[in-house]
Amino acid sequence: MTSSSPAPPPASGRSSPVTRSPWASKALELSPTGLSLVTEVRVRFAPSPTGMFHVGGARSALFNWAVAEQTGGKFVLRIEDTDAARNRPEWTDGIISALAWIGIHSESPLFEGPYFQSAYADQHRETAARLHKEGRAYHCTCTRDDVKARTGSEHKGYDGYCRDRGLTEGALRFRTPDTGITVVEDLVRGTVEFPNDAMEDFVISRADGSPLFVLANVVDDVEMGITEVVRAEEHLSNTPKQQLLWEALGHTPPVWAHLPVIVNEKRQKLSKRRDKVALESYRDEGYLAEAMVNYLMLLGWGPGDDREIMPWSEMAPLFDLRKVNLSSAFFDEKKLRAFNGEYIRRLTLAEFVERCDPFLDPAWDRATFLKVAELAQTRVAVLSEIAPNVDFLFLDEPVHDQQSWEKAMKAGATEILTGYAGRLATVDWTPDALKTALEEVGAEHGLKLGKAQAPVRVAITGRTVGLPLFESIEVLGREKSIERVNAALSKL
RNA sequence: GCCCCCAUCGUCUAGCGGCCUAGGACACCGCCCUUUCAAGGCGGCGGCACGGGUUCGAAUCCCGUUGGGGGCACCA
Repeated sequence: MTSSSPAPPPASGRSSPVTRSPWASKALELSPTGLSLVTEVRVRFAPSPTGMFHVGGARSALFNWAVAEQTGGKFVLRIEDTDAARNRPEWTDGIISALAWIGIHSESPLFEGPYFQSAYADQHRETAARLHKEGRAYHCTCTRDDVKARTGSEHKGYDGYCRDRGLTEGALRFRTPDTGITVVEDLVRGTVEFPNDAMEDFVISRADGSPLFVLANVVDDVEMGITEVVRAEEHLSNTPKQQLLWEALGHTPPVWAHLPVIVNEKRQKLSKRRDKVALESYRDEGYLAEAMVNYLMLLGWGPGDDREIMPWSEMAPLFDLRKVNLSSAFFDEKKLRAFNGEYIRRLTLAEFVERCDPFLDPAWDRATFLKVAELAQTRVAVLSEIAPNVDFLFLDEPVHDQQSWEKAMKAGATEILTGYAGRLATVDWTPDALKTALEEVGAEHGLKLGKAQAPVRVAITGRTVGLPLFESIEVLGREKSIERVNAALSKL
């Protein structure tokens, strides 16, 4: 290997006997100019546009991005839009902005693309034709039912019936070896062997000539000079086929790395039907991108020490595909929440206020919000929780939560409220004085502050839990506060 | 059915043959602080799936069992 930029992680997968560096060897071979001094690692992220950005995709993208960053290589974005049904231009914008949200910016020099798979249709067709011409693929007109009728099973796969029939039309099938094994060297999983006799002659293009995923994917990766394919484990089964294709096309396969899948509480692959998988939904709830990125990086990987909360800038250089976990990882929103709360608390006040802005009603006075922002900062785990904490300051009447009301407005509430209402008119308007006043009222009725504050809190804020009471009253103002206590009294 | 992958507290993980009486984090449970709720501090609960090997020694290596998961389209 040549000596440019950051040294790639040394040699291959955990149990691989290979000692050379696969990174270097690929880079050498794929150098577009054929010059051996260019050693660029090229990874790719290849989502199909579906209208929402999957958190699993986000993690794959992040892992790829980390590889690109630490090798000074390229992160190629390819939109797999061959399926017209799931292809709308705005989906692509959604992907790019979702990537930007997690720190993968298309303006970065490491970023390349987006490329569109649909634009490579000619290459796909040419490649299929070439494979056919070279005898690596053959036409087949069998239907599923034909195959089933011959093999007597739905599970046996294609039987090679058309291999030597010399047909000139129909789908194109790739001729797979009948014996031996296909060995996949995977950075995450080590050496994985697939018996060839279990691999059917798979279809690479339809009867109408359009390419299938397995072909398009490989041709694109070859065209784009991809040196590392880092993707989810669900693609592992497809890998021997793709590897065969790479070899048939005269190229050394890329370095593979299959990440464990992300699962739900039932340990099944996250599905957009059942699970909350859209990155956007987390963003809209008020999860910070930094927290999401941090959390996602920890799904299947860890920096190795006992640290978990770590910014991308520190995490990315430490990332190592060879240390990625092998087993599936549960997407634990509770832990994400905890991380998010942690990140929120680490924000400066000014940053916090700024981040809260989209979650506050535009009509709410920001100067007023600023007065309580610090008190709210330790009380929210996601930004969308900010509104219910401060809304009482801006609404004509607090949002009255029935349960809170019943809980707080019990015996003694009338006396407390009456007594406090009286003092509110003349007390010094400071939290301390407001507190002392309530303590005194409480004492008159044998109640400690903890008990006495409950009805007042509900009267003022509408809820039984919330920001520190006396600061809240202070900010609300004397007139409104008295008004609210009286309003509560009239409802008792 | 076939192929492949996986297996440390409930969860995410550290661990890569002796430092393990298995560490951290989230969750949970106490206590402290306290005007509610948080935050913070302190403490607790809790795990190497099972069975065989290999070895002086195994969470760590090998085999099997069981249990999970992924993939098996003229989808991507």
